[in-house]
Amino acid sequence: MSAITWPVVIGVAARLSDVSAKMVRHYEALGLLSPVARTDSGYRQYSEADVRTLQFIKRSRTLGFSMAEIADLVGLWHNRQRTSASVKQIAQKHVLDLSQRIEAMQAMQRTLASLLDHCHGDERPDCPILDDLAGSCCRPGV
Amino acid sequence: MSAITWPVVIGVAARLSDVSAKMVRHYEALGLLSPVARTDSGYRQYSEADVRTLQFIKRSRTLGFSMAEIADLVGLWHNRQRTSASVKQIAQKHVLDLSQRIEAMQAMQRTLASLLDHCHGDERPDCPILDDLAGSCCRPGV
DNA sequence: GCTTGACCTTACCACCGGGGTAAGGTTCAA
DNA sequence: TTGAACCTTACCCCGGTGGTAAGGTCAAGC
Repeated sequence: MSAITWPVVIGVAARLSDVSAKMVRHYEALGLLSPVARTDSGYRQYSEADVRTLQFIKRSRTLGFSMAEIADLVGLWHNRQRTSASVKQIAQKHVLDLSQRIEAMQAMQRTLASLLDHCHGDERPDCPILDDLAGSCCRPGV
Repeated sequence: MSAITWPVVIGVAARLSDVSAKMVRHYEALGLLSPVARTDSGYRQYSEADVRTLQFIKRSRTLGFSMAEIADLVGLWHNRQRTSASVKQIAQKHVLDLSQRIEAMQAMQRTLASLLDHCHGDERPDCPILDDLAGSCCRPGV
Protein backbone atom coordinates (compact mmCIF):
# COMPACT_ATOMS: atom_id res chain seq x y z
CA MET A 1 0.00 0.00 0.00
CA SER A 2 1.58 3.23 -1.20
CA ALA A 3 0.34 6.56 0.08
CA ILE A 4 -0.24 9.14 -2.61
CA THR A 5 1.83 12.30 -2.66
CA TRP A 6 -0.33 15.25 -3.63
CA PRO A 7 -0.63 16.90 -6.03
CA VAL A 8 -0.47 14.29 -8.78
CA VAL A 9 0.07 14.44 -12.54
CA ILE A 10 -2.73 13.77 -14.98
CA GLY A 11 -1.97 10.07 -15.44
CA VAL A 12 -2.39 9.36 -11.74
CA ALA A 13 -5.53 11.49 -11.53
CA ALA A 14 -6.89 9.58 -14.50
CA ARG A 15 -6.27 6.21 -12.86
CA LEU A 16 -7.73 7.36 -9.56
CA SER A 17 -10.93 8.53 -11.23
CA ASP A 18 -11.17 5.90 -13.98
CA VAL A 19 -11.28 8.62 -16.61
CA SER A 20 -8.79 8.69 -19.48
CA ALA A 21 -6.18 11.47 -19.39
CA LYS A 22 -7.61 12.58 -22.68
CA MET A 23 -11.05 13.08 -21.23
CA VAL A 24 -9.64 14.76 -18.13
CA ARG A 25 -8.21 17.45 -20.39
CA HIS A 26 -11.46 17.55 -22.33
CA TYR A 27 -13.51 18.09 -19.18
CA GLU A 28 -11.22 20.92 -18.25
CA ALA A 29 -11.68 22.46 -21.71
CA LEU A 30 -15.45 22.14 -21.26
CA GLY A 31 -15.22 23.93 -17.93
CA LEU A 32 -16.46 20.98 -15.85
CA LEU A 33 -13.21 21.12 -13.97
CA SER A 34 -11.66 24.50 -13.23
CA PRO A 35 -8.17 24.90 -14.73
CA VAL A 36 -5.78 23.10 -12.44
CA ALA A 37 -2.37 24.25 -11.24
CA ARG A 38 0.67 23.70 -13.44
CA THR A 39 4.31 22.96 -12.75
CA ASP A 40 6.99 25.24 -14.22
CA SER A 41 7.23 22.90 -17.18
CA GLY A 42 3.48 22.99 -17.81
CA TYR A 43 2.42 19.68 -16.29
CA ARG A 44 -1.05 19.77 -14.77
CA GLN A 45 -1.19 19.24 -11.00
CA TYR A 46 -4.26 17.63 -9.47
CA SER A 47 -5.28 18.01 -5.84
CA GLU A 48 -7.42 15.55 -3.93
CA ALA A 49 -10.39 17.86 -4.49
CA ASP A 50 -9.73 17.82 -8.24
CA VAL A 51 -9.68 14.02 -8.26
CA ARG A 52 -12.93 13.92 -6.27
CA THR A 53 -14.50 16.18 -8.88
CA LEU A 54 -13.32 13.82 -11.61
CA GLN A 55 -14.86 10.91 -9.73
CA PHE A 56 -18.08 12.90 -9.45
CA ILE A 57 -18.07 13.48 -13.20
CA LYS A 58 -17.34 9.81 -13.86
CA ARG A 59 -20.22 8.65 -11.68
CA SER A 60 -22.54 11.16 -13.34
CA ARG A 61 -21.57 9.90 -16.79
CA THR A 62 -22.20 6.35 -15.61
CA LEU A 63 -25.74 7.41 -14.74
CA GLY A 64 -26.13 8.89 -18.22
CA PHE A 65 -26.16 12.60 -17.44
CA SER A 66 -25.12 14.82 -20.34
CA MET A 67 -22.08 17.05 -20.10
CA ALA A 68 -24.33 20.09 -19.76
CA GLU A 69 -26.25 18.47 -16.91
CA ILE A 70 -23.02 17.45 -15.23
CA ALA A 71 -21.76 21.02 -15.49
CA ASP A 72 -24.88 22.10 -13.60
CA LEU A 73 -24.54 19.29 -11.07
CA VAL A 74 -20.90 20.08 -10.36
CA GLY A 75 -21.85 23.72 -9.91
CA LEU A 76 -24.56 22.80 -7.42
CA TRP A 77 -22.26 20.37 -5.65
CA HIS A 78 -19.77 23.16 -5.07
CA ASN A 79 -22.44 25.65 -4.07
CA ARG A 80 -23.42 25.57 -0.41
CA GLN A 81 -26.45 27.75 -1.09
CA ARG A 82 -27.94 25.14 -3.43
CA THR A 83 -31.34 23.62 -2.79
CA SER A 84 -31.91 19.89 -3.05
CA ALA A 85 -34.93 20.80 -5.19
CA SER A 86 -32.66 22.16 -7.92
CA VAL A 87 -30.66 18.95 -7.95
CA LYS A 88 -33.78 16.81 -7.92
CA GLN A 89 -35.19 18.73 -10.84
CA ILE A 90 -32.16 17.95 -13.01
CA ALA A 91 -32.33 14.27 -12.09
CA GLN A 92 -36.08 14.10 -12.74
CA LYS A 93 -35.67 15.64 -16.17
CA HIS A 94 -32.95 13.12 -16.92
CA VAL A 95 -35.14 10.22 -15.82
CA LEU A 96 -37.91 11.50 -18.07
CA ASP A 97 -35.45 11.78 -20.93
CA LEU A 98 -34.31 8.21 -20.33
CA SER A 99 -37.92 7.01 -20.26
CA GLN A 100 -38.61 8.55 -23.64
CA ARG A 101 -35.51 7.08 -25.20
CA ILE A 102 -36.27 3.67 -23.70
CA GLU A 103 -39.84 3.84 -24.95
CA ALA A 104 -38.67 4.70 -28.47
CA MET A 105 -36.27 1.77 -28.48
CA GLN A 106 -38.90 -0.59 -27.12
CA ALA A 107 -41.22 0.46 -29.92
CA MET A 108 -38.50 -0.49 -32.39
CA GLN A 109 -38.10 -3.79 -30.60
CA ARG A 110 -41.81 -4.60 -30.72
CA THR A 111 -41.91 -3.98 -34.46
CA LEU A 112 -38.75 -5.96 -35.04
CA ALA A 113 -39.96 -8.82 -32.86
CA SER A 114 -43.12 -9.14 -34.90
CA LEU A 115 -41.15 -9.05 -38.14
CA LEU A 116 -38.73 -11.68 -36.84
CA ASP A 117 -41.67 -13.80 -35.84
CA HIS A 118 -42.93 -13.89 -39.41
CA CYS A 119 -39.57 -14.50 -41.06
CA HIS A 120 -38.73 -18.13 -41.75
CA GLY A 121 -35.02 -17.49 -41.67
CA ASP A 122 -34.26 -20.24 -44.14
CA GLU A 123 -32.54 -20.55 -47.51
CA ARG A 124 -35.34 -18.93 -49.48
CA PRO A 125 -35.18 -15.26 -50.50
CA ASP A 126 -38.75 -14.40 -49.45
CA CYS A 127 -38.52 -12.22 -46.37
CA PRO A 128 -41.22 -10.30 -44.50
CA ILE A 129 -38.54 -8.13 -42.93
CA LEU A 130 -37.37 -6.82 -46.29
CA ASP A 131 -40.99 -6.54 -47.39
CA ASP A 132 -41.71 -4.29 -44.44
CA LEU A 133 -38.62 -2.15 -44.96
CA ALA A 134 -39.56 -1.79 -48.62
CA GLY A 135 -43.02 -0.66 -47.52
CA SER A 136 -44.76 -3.12 -49.84
CA CYS A 137 -47.66 -3.43 -47.46
CA CYS A 138 -48.71 0.20 -47.94
CA ARG A 139 -48.08 0.55 -51.64
CA PRO A 140 -49.01 -2.78 -53.20
CA GLY A 141 -49.02 -1.32 -56.69
CA VAL A 142 -45.53 0.12 -56.57
CA MET B 1 -53.57 15.02 -57.80
CA SER B 2 -50.46 15.53 -59.89
CA ALA B 3 -48.73 12.59 -61.49
CA ILE B 4 -44.99 12.60 -61.03
CA THR B 5 -42.73 12.92 -64.05
CA TRP B 6 -39.71 10.71 -63.65
CA PRO B 7 -36.88 11.15 -63.08
CA VAL B 8 -37.03 13.77 -60.33
CA VAL B 9 -34.51 16.16 -58.79
CA ILE B 10 -33.20 15.69 -55.28
CA GLY B 11 -35.76 17.94 -53.58
CA VAL B 12 -38.66 15.89 -54.88
CA ALA B 13 -36.94 12.62 -54.03
CA ALA B 14 -36.32 13.99 -50.55
CA ARG B 15 -39.98 14.86 -50.01
CA LEU B 16 -41.15 11.53 -51.41
CA SER B 17 -38.91 9.62 -49.02
CA ASP B 18 -39.06 11.97 -46.03
CA VAL B 19 -35.29 12.24 -46.00
CA SER B 20 -33.55 15.62 -46.18
CA ALA B 21 -31.75 16.43 -49.42
CA LYS B 22 -28.64 16.73 -47.35
CA MET B 23 -28.93 13.19 -46.07
CA VAL B 24 -29.83 11.89 -49.54
CA ARG B 25 -26.42 13.13 -50.72
CA HIS B 26 -24.83 11.73 -47.59
CA TYR B 27 -26.32 8.27 -48.17
CA GLU B 28 -24.96 8.37 -51.70
CA ALA B 29 -21.52 9.31 -50.35
CA LEU B 30 -21.74 6.38 -47.92
CA GLY B 31 -22.58 4.06 -50.79
CA LEU B 32 -26.06 3.13 -49.53
CA LEU B 33 -27.45 4.50 -52.75
CA SER B 34 -25.50 3.91 -55.95
CA PRO B 35 -24.51 7.16 -57.68
CA VAL B 36 -27.56 8.40 -59.53
CA ALA B 37 -27.74 9.82 -63.04
CA ARG B 38 -26.97 13.50 -63.61
CA THR B 39 -28.30 16.11 -66.00
CA ASP B 40 -25.84 18.03 -68.21
CA SER B 41 -25.71 20.72 -65.55
CA GLY B 42 -24.93 18.24 -62.79
CA TYR B 43 -28.32 17.92 -61.13
CA ARG B 44 -28.95 14.47 -59.67
CA GLN B 45 -31.79 12.52 -61.29
CA TYR B 46 -33.77 10.03 -59.19
CA SER B 47 -35.77 7.18 -60.65
CA GLU B 48 -38.71 5.51 -58.94
CA ALA B 49 -36.35 2.71 -57.90
CA ASP B 50 -33.98 5.25 -56.33
CA VAL B 51 -36.83 6.78 -54.33
CA ARG B 52 -37.95 3.34 -53.18
CA THR B 53 -34.42 2.71 -51.97
CA LEU B 54 -34.49 5.99 -50.06
CA GLN B 55 -37.79 4.96 -48.49
CA PHE B 56 -36.22 1.64 -47.56
CA ILE B 57 -33.34 3.44 -45.89
CA LYS B 58 -35.71 5.79 -44.08
CA ARG B 59 -37.79 2.93 -42.73
CA SER B 60 -34.64 1.11 -41.63
CA ARG B 61 -33.40 4.19 -39.78
CA THR B 62 -36.80 4.46 -38.09
CA LEU B 63 -36.29 0.94 -36.78
CA GLY B 64 -32.87 1.94 -35.48
CA PHE B 65 -30.58 0.04 -37.82
CA SER B 66 -27.09 1.50 -38.15
CA MET B 67 -25.80 2.76 -41.47
CA ALA B 68 -23.57 -0.29 -41.78
CA GLU B 69 -26.51 -2.62 -41.16
CA ILE B 70 -28.63 -0.71 -43.65
CA ALA B 71 -25.88 -1.03 -46.24
CA ASP B 72 -26.07 -4.80 -45.75
CA LEU B 73 -29.87 -4.83 -45.83
CA VAL B 74 -30.01 -2.79 -49.03
CA GLY B 75 -27.50 -5.18 -50.56
CA LEU B 76 -29.62 -8.17 -49.61
CA TRP B 77 -32.79 -6.45 -50.79
CA HIS B 78 -31.27 -6.00 -54.23
CA ASN B 79 -29.85 -9.49 -54.30
CA ARG B 80 -32.27 -12.16 -55.53
CA GLN B 81 -29.95 -14.91 -54.34
CA ARG B 82 -30.26 -13.76 -50.75
CA THR B 83 -31.54 -16.02 -48.03
CA SER B 84 -34.12 -14.83 -45.52
CA ALA B 85 -31.81 -16.31 -42.87
CA SER B 86 -29.18 -13.70 -43.65
CA VAL B 87 -31.70 -10.90 -43.26
CA LYS B 88 -33.08 -12.39 -40.08
CA GLN B 89 -29.60 -12.64 -38.60
CA ILE B 90 -29.01 -8.91 -39.04
CA ALA B 91 -32.35 -8.09 -37.47
CA GLN B 92 -31.76 -10.45 -34.56
CA LYS B 93 -28.39 -8.93 -33.86
CA HIS B 94 -30.00 -5.50 -33.90
CA VAL B 95 -32.71 -6.58 -31.48
CA LEU B 96 -30.06 -7.95 -29.16
CA ASP B 97 -28.17 -4.69 -29.42
CA LEU B 98 -31.33 -2.75 -28.58
CA SER B 99 -31.98 -5.02 -25.61
CA GLN B 100 -28.55 -4.34 -24.20
CA ARG B 101 -28.87 -0.60 -24.63
CA ILE B 102 -32.34 -0.63 -23.09
CA GLU B 103 -31.12 -2.71 -20.18
CA ALA B 104 -28.25 -0.29 -19.55
CA MET B 105 -30.61 2.68 -19.56
CA GLN B 106 -33.06 0.89 -17.28
CA ALA B 107 -30.25 0.24 -14.85
CA MET B 108 -29.53 3.97 -14.81
CA GLN B 109 -33.21 4.61 -14.25
CA ARG B 110 -33.43 2.23 -11.33
CA THR B 111 -30.50 3.89 -9.61
CA LEU B 112 -31.84 7.36 -10.31
CA ALA B 113 -35.32 6.42 -9.13
CA SER B 114 -33.97 5.25 -5.80
CA LEU B 115 -31.92 8.41 -5.42
CA LEU B 116 -34.92 10.59 -6.29
CA ASP B 117 -36.93 8.68 -3.77
CA HIS B 118 -34.55 9.66 -1.00
CA CYS B 119 -34.17 13.30 -2.00
CA HIS B 120 -36.49 15.71 -0.23
CA GLY B 121 -36.37 18.21 -3.08
CA ASP B 122 -36.85 21.18 -0.80
CA GLU B 123 -34.97 24.38 0.01
CA ARG B 124 -32.25 22.69 2.02
CA PRO B 125 -28.86 21.90 0.49
CA ASP B 126 -28.62 18.33 1.82
CA CYS B 127 -29.05 16.00 -1.13
CA PRO B 128 -28.65 12.23 -1.38
CA ILE B 129 -28.26 12.55 -5.14
CA LEU B 130 -25.16 14.70 -4.83
CA ASP B 131 -23.95 12.47 -2.03
CA ASP B 132 -24.16 9.48 -4.33
CA LEU B 133 -22.46 11.24 -7.22
CA ALA B 134 -19.70 12.32 -4.86
CA GLY B 135 -19.30 8.70 -3.81
CA SER B 136 -19.46 9.53 -0.12
CA CYS B 137 -21.11 6.23 0.63
CA CYS B 138 -18.08 4.19 -0.43
CA ARG B 139 -15.30 6.34 0.84
CA PRO B 140 -16.53 7.80 4.14
CA GLY B 141 -13.07 8.93 5.13
CA VAL B 142 -12.33 10.93 2.00
C1' DG C 1 26.71 12.95 -16.76
C1' DC C 2 24.11 10.49 -20.34
C1' DT C 3 20.70 7.49 -22.10
C1' DT C 4 16.38 5.39 -21.99
C1' DG C 5 11.67 4.94 -21.43
C1' DA C 6 7.61 6.51 -19.44
C1' DC C 7 5.23 10.26 -19.07
C1' DC C 8 3.59 14.94 -20.23
C1' DT C 9 2.22 18.80 -23.69
C1' DT C 10 -0.52 20.62 -27.79
C1' DA C 11 -2.65 19.89 -32.12
C1' DC C 12 -4.81 17.52 -35.30
C1' DC C 13 -8.27 13.66 -37.49
C1' DA C 14 -11.89 10.06 -36.95
C1' DC C 15 -16.45 8.09 -35.69
C1' DC C 16 -22.29 8.68 -36.36
C1' DG C 17 -26.28 10.93 -37.98
C1' DG C 18 -27.33 14.60 -38.86
C1' DG C 19 -27.92 20.42 -38.90
C1' DG C 20 -26.44 24.69 -40.65
C1' DT C 21 -24.45 28.11 -43.86
C1' DA C 22 -22.16 30.17 -47.77
C1' DA C 23 -21.10 31.09 -52.54
C1' DG C 24 -22.23 30.10 -56.86
C1' DG C 25 -24.85 27.81 -61.00
C1' DT C 26 -29.60 26.35 -63.14
C1' DT C 27 -34.38 26.19 -64.18
C1' DC C 28 -38.82 27.82 -64.80
C1' DA C 29 -42.68 30.73 -64.78
C1' DA C 30 -44.47 35.32 -64.88
C1' DT D 1 -35.69 39.34 -68.69
C1' DT D 2 -35.83 38.85 -64.18
C1' DG D 3 -36.62 36.81 -59.74
C1' DA D 4 -37.55 32.98 -56.91
C1' DA D 5 -36.80 28.47 -56.04
C1' DC D 6 -33.94 25.12 -56.61
C1' DC D 7 -29.52 22.78 -57.33
C1' DT D 8 -24.18 22.19 -56.66
C1' DT D 9 -19.91 21.70 -53.61
C1' DA D 10 -17.50 22.78 -49.52
C1' DC D 11 -17.00 23.91 -45.14
C1' DC D 12 -18.18 24.20 -39.64
C1' DC D 13 -21.04 22.55 -35.62
C1' DC D 14 -23.04 19.19 -31.99
C1' DG D 15 -21.79 15.03 -28.12
C1' DG D 16 -18.44 12.05 -26.22
C1' DT D 17 -14.67 9.46 -27.20
C1' DG D 18 -10.72 7.32 -29.57
C1' DG D 19 -6.40 7.73 -32.03
C1' DT D 20 -2.00 9.65 -33.63
C1' DA D 21 1.94 12.68 -34.20
C1' DA D 22 5.69 15.65 -32.84
C1' DG D 23 7.90 17.49 -29.25
C1' DG D 24 9.22 18.55 -24.03
C1' DT D 25 10.23 16.57 -19.19
C1' DC D 26 11.37 13.61 -15.51
C1' DA D 27 13.45 9.85 -12.95
C1' DA D 28 16.09 5.83 -12.75
C1' DG D 29 20.04 3.10 -14.20
C1' DC D 30 24.67 2.82 -15.84
